[in-house]
Amino acid sequence: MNEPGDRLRQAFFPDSGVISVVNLMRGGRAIEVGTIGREGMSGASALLGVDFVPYRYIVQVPGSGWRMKTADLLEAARPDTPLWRLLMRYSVAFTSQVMQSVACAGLHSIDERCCRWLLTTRDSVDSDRFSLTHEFLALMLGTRRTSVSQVLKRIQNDGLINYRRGTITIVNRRGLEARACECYRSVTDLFRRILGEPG
Amino acid sequence: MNEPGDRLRQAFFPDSGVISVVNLMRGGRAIEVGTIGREGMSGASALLGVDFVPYRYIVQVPGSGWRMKTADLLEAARPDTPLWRLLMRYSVAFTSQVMQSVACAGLHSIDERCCRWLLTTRDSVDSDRFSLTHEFLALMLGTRRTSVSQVLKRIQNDGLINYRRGTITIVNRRGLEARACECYRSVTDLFRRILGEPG
DNA sequence: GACTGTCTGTTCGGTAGCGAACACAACCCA
DNA sequence: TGGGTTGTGTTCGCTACCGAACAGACAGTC
Repeated sequence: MNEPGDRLRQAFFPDSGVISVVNLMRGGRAIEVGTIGREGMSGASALLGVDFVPYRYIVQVPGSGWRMKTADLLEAARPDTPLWRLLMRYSVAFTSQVMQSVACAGLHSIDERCCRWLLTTRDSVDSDRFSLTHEFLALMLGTRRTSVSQVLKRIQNDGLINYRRGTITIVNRRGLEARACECYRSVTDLFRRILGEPG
Repeated sequence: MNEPGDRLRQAFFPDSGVISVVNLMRGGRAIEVGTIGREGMSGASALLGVDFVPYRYIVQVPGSGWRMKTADLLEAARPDTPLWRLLMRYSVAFTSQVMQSVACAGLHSIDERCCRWLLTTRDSVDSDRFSLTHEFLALMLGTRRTSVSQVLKRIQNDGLINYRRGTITIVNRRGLEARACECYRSVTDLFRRILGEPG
């Protein structure tokens, strides 16, 4: 979608898909630093007066959505309009999500983070089944593919998920929540609190 | 300074000191998710329409600064004024810093992150000597005190720093930069690029 | 001076996750 | 039907870091 260093020309509002913001490091390593689902948008920084893209945006789960040119966005969301206010609040929520992810990456096990990621994605696509390879999940978590394989296998053995070649199905959502780190709940609550998302 | 859940009443503009945004997790663990020095401020989210504090703000290095009431800030930085534009750009820069920290926490060694942290703090206080205990640095990095002690010792043996009981002195800044992870440079460059900070 | 609290040093076993290499399995298409 | 591509399983040794416990060293106070 967008590469680091690009000029910011468009904003995206995912509908059914999910966008990941990925940080590419020296040596080819990478890690997801933020997730954008139906509740959000990419390109909000244009409203804050910054017109370039510092990180890579990729499509995590294919789906539909809307896009608009940055210029049109600036036109549509003028300061002190309701839309502007909503998008400003979303920017704060997004930053909070990223802040939580710092702690998550630094303090939590791959097992916990794996469960968190599956739940977050589930909520975004609003379905218990979606496409996902171990390789891709490893990229998101900033870890090795084999670590993900081992973790997913354990989770599957415990009856929480089911996967086969590129597709994953959440079988026991409650169990997954119990196994995920606190970050899943924290971020969900924060978004609700900041955006007033109806329960 | 501010506790999570507090209402946001004041904004702070550090002059010589440094503020840390810390994420407190379940089980008493903690980790720094953002740093605010002379270039920045706390409480910018008030300008974005959010009036509560999701994370803990603590004084990392004591120093002077200015504070103002949220209401006065909203008055002084109305949308589309030069000050507002500057603070908006700072918000984007801050978020980018946090995004970098996700990758840093997830992918880099304590040794590298330690060096990065020392350099960042050095830049904020604009001095090669400042107060710092191993305990505090461990809190910032989200790790154990003994890990920090071991790392600092190695760095000292290599002639890059000097410390004694609560005070640290950077002896070889270049060497420290070479040893730090790429995040130090990335964030410095990003801030310069977004805020146009004069070299 | 002795006392106390804070700060730092060191050790030991344990384990999560890394890096690399290789084998197999499922799906796609010719 | 077979061959190539993409996805998953498994192994091995290795290292960074954790958790816990304890010992010493410095600084302020009475």
